[in-house]
Amino acid sequence: MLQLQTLREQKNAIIDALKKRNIDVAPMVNEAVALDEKRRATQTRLDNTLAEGNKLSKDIGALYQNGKYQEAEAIKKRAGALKEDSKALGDELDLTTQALQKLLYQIPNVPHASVPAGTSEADNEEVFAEGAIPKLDTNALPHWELAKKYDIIDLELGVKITGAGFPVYKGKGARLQRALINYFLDKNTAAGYTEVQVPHLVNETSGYGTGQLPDKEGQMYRLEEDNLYLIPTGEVPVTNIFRDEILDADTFPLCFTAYTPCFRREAGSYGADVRGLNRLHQFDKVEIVRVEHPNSSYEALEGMVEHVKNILRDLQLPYRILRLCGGDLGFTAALTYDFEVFSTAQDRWLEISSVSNFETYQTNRLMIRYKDEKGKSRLAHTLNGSALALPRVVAGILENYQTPDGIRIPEVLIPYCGFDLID
RNA sequence: AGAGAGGUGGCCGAGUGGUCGAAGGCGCACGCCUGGAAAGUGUGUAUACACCAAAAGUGUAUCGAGGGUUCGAAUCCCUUCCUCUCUGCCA
Repeated sequence: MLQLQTLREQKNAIIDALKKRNIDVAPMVNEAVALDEKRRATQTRLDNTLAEGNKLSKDIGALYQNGKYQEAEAIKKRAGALKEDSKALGDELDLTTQALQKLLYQIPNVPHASVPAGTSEADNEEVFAEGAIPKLDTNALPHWELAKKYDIIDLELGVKITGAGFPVYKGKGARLQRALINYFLDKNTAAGYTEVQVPHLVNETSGYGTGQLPDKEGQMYRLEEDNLYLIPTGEVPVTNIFRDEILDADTFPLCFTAYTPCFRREAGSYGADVRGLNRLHQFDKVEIVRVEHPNSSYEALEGMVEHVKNILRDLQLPYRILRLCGGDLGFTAALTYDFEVFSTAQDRWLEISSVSNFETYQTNRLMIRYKDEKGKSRLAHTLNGSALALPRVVAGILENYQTPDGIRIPEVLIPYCGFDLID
């Protein structure tokens, strides 16, 4: 969430900048500032009341020790009255703070200056493209047909076991998945990211920390009995590693990578978008996460983009990079680059990675701070990206690498797969 | 899952109703001492919020979390989470 101090000091600039998201936050921001004023005033009154009460209590203690019981009793009455007051003020403070908090949860991050205006994905700005789009046979198949033809991914079997969107990978299909995970982790660790294995279930606090709650409440699977959530992305457990930490400024950058399955309810999705591997309830992803000094976070973002580019070059997949427009930008992000692979058989682009800088939006909730030169605590910046999400990479490989003899395996993956053709 | 013990500052650890944000130690920072280091020695060393233009300073809250009793709670009561030991179960 946004920082209150910034909201107070740069109210109009924030309202203006958020217009890029095609929303008018002026009413919310004004209310937040008003609530904050009320909160501070109430806090001051409460503190003063408590201070007086504390002083009286000390006096009572002293009087008792000196045997002046009658005087003590008289003061007790006054202290009792003060207690009533502080209770009322405390309740008021709680209500105000909660209302303010709720409001702040509803205001999205301020888009970076470079974020283009726009209302939908059609307005995203292509900033880079690379890789030749292969010329396929006229009877080239989409990946879901290929998956069936070579019996490597079984969607119906997943329906039997669980439901739609939970595929079963078989034989070389399963091996390809494992190869990709290992390859991605190797690439990421070689680039300086430390590999971590994290829980796939998180508690409510973690969900709030990275911003999935309350914004995406309905998109996560929840275990009612234990009040835990299945992670929608590795970002949640990995970023929460640093929740409530004050870091030394010289420990930056902190770079982590993790493979996790991801679970998404995808309520509201339908149509051609969800065919085959295009959209699943469970999928695998290797994530990269960075905690950065504010001065270097945008440099880090560019570095992450370069890193993902390298992976796609290795895989020799045609891809493009989009700078998301205000209308398509995620709730918590300040700037996001999406990577899309061209799916030749479907004749469409598939999102396979999303690399974002969240600036202090997450760390303000997570309380991830560092000490600056003056010894003051400041919020760090967080960034993350997929490197990479598996299903659509698999879709891209199956479709773009298909030949009449079978599906070729990208050169870099052959050592990981142990075969060079799916036939 | 059952029985018992326990959760105190960066770490260890004292504290069972009043002057306790919390003894003592370790660690860390700065200084003295030293040719240099060790030892020794002195000072400092939590976080959040509020007041203040800001610094200094002051106030409030925080002893796992939440609630209660009391003029006053680290200390008493309730709820809850977690850790350890034993038993059970299991990969």
